[in-house]
Order: sequence, then C-alpha cells, then structure tokens
Amino acid sequence: MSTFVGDFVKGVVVMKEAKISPSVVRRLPIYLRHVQDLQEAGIDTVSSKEMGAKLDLNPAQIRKDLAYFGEFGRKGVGYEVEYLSRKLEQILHLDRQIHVALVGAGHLGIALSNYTRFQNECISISGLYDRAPDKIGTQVGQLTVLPIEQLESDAKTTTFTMGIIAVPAFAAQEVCDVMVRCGIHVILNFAPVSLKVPAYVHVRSTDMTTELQSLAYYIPE
Amino acid sequence: MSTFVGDFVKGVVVMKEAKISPSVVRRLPIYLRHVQDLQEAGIDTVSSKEMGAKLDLNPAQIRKDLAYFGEFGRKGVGYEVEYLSRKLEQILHLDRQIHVALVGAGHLGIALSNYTRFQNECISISGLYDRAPDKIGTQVGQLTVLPIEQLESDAKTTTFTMGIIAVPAFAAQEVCDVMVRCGIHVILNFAPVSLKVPAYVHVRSTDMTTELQSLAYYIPE
DNA sequence: TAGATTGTTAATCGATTAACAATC
DNA sequence: TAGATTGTTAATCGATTAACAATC
Repeated sequence: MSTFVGDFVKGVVVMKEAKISPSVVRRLPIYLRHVQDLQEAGIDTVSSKEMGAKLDLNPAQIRKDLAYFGEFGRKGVGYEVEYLSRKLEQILHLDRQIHVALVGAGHLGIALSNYTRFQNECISISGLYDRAPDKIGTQVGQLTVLPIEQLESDAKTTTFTMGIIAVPAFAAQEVCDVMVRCGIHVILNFAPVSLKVPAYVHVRSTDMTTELQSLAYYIPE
Repeated sequence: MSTFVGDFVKGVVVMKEAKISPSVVRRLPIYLRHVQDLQEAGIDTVSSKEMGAKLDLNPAQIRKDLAYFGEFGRKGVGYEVEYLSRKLEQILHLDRQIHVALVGAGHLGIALSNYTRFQNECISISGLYDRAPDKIGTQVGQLTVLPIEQLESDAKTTTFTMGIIAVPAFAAQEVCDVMVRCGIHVILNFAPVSLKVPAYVHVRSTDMTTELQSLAYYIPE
C-alpha cells in the first residue's frame, strides 16, 4: 500500500501522495537499470538481498524504497523482474515520451545531446538552442542549433517537460527564467549557480568543476 | 579549532583529523567559488549570512562547515575573503597541480577534456586514453588519444592523482582496476555501474541517464 | 512443513538548524 | 558602548539499518 496524507483544501479532502524523499527517488533509476539488465539476461525473479549485493546497497533500504510505491514483491520469493521493471518505468514517468529543451550548444551541450540520443528511447532532446550567431544553424546529430529566442514559440507546439541548462554561469538564470515561462518545471542545470525558481519548479544542479574540486579533497598527501 | 580523534597505533598516539562528512566536503567548492567571485569583485569581507543568502544555504551550516577546518572568521566582522579563499584551496588540495587520467575518448570524454581545460588551472587532464583503434592517435585539444595499455607505463613518469572513467558500463570495472594499479586513489566514474575498489580508493559515480531518469519523476502529470 | 523473503515498525545513525555565549 | 557575527553546543529533522511478524 502506498502511504497517503490527507489535505484540506476549501473544505474538501484532497488525498495527496506522501512526498517521497529525494534520496529514494535518486535510487529508483538504479533499480530500474538493474532489473532491465536482469530481464535481458532472462532472469525473471530477484530478491532484495541479490539486488543489494550487486548494487552495493542495503537490502532493507531497497525493500523500503520500493514499498513507498506499492507491494511489488512476494514474500518468500522476491520481485518479479518484468513487473518491477514496468512499475519503475511508470513511477519515473518513463512510459511516455519526454521532450527535453537543451540550451547551450558548447562542448558540454553537444556531448549531452549525443549522449541522450544513444541512451534513452523515451527521453529525447527535442530542441537545441544557443545565443551565439556562429553556432545557430549548425548541425548536431539530427538537430539544428536554434536561436534561444525561438524556444518560447517552439514551446507552443512541442510540449517540453524538461530543460537542460548548459550555458556559462552568467547566462544561466536568464535561460532558467525563459524555461519557467515556457512551462518547463523540471530543470537540470550544469552551470555553477544556484538558480532562483518558483516553488513548483524542480531544479537539480550539478557541475563538473565542483565535482572535481570536491573529489580533490580525497587526494592523499 | 579543528576536531581531532586520537588513535593508538602500536602504543604510539597518532593524532588523525576527524573524518569530515561527504556532504560537508561537497559544499567546500561552492564556498570557494563564491569567495573567488567576491575577490574578483573587490569585496574583502563576507558574513555567513550574506553567503547563505547568495548560495541558498543556512548560515549556521556554512559556519559549522568552515569551523571543521579552523577558525577562519572574526566575531562581529565575518570572513576575510582572500584568506578564506586561500584556506579553502589548501583544504581542497587546489594549491598544487593535479594530473588527471581520463579514459574514454567518446563524446563525453572529449567534452570533459575540453571542459576542464577551460575551467581549472590546477586540475588538468594530463592523459587521454581509449581502446578503439580508430580513436587512438586522434587529437583532442592539445592531447593525443593514447592506447589504454599505455596508462600503466605513463603513470611511472606522470603522477596521476585522479582518474575519470568515461567508457561504457561493461568496460568500467576493468578500467577502474587499471587505475587502482597505477596508484590512482580518487576516481570519478561516469559509467552506470557500482565499481568494486579497495577501501583506500575513493570513487564517486554519476551518470547522465540516471540523473535524467530520476528527474523525470518530478514531471507533473 | 521448513526455508526464504517481503513489508513495516522500531532503533540507530547522521546531517541540519536553532540558540547563545564569546568577542570583535 | 551597542550591534554584529562567529564558533559551538543542544535540539531537531531526516535517512539508514535492524529486527521480525506475516506469508509464499
């Protein structure tokens, strides 16, 4: 059973799913990939113990994570691989096409657009934008780099559900604002700035420099 | 004052710095970047309150994080920007040259090697390796793609202190093993596998697909 | 039936935030 | 001096792990 919390909105009880913690959500794709691998290998049942050993995670944590979304396993048996895979896809919204708007056609942007093209069927970069005149019009895979001004009008015909920001720090907030105006409420930001967004927008920031610098801490003397 | 823990090794008291939590370490580069920005803007003092507002972090957290490493601030005044910047560089080992071995000259590898070249002075990709014969010998920036077999011998002349794995999942563990044999004890892994390493090796794994898929969870219905 | 494994509650561990004495 | 801000302890919050009844 999933956990529910009741909410009162203007006298009407609105049932809303309990907020799942970010740490749990970030593990879901790891589970998904693993059961997909198992599926390909023709294995049709897996226990939390086996998954834990392979993924280097605590079996109790895996069971607890999955149990937030339903009762997917069978006691004494484990999880049916195909069923779990399908359920995880549903939970992660990977059962539909996800159109991503990518702004920034520099090295990183190009790598990202090539990368996602090969890795995901359902997540695809559907628009690649930049500001630099020398980049606009160039071809990246099957995409043509478009002027950033065009994003807002494109968003009227293509339903972008995710945005990726791959521009320099100074331009990131502006790009972010455009995305929010376009109705993009989920954003992956590679610029080293903390973006200001309305509460309903979900931003994750990550950047190479921060990553490398924090790892440098662990270099032995 | 930094916190110390005493350890008994063969009857001799060895003072060892208390292990700093990963969450703290990951915030340090964010502080560093901010004070570097302030320095460039000619500002010479900053309070935890001001930093918190800008970086979207709790001021108490910033003070506590910094206090693990020493008393860097002045009560009633704040932190001296230049001093804090220098201290953070020391803590993160960014006061020395860091040679990175990058394995995998695909789109991601190329983007990374271009990226780090522009962003960091002290962290530099000093060797770029791949297995594919059609990639070996090609030029990426000022680097020539070398055969992966050469990494072990190169490691005898260049002291690689970090490794980046940008190869497909199936090849990642093997590359990781080579790095560990080369004395590389800090590894950033972009392949979607959980790598098995000896306890003294520090690995951080991140990958685009997992990142995008977990974000997809937040797409509104 | 006996062994295995889930779903879930309770216990533990770790990280964040609040509060405040010390002091610039 | 009065106001500001640190460093640090205590309180809170959240995430992980252990334990176990239920049951396949």
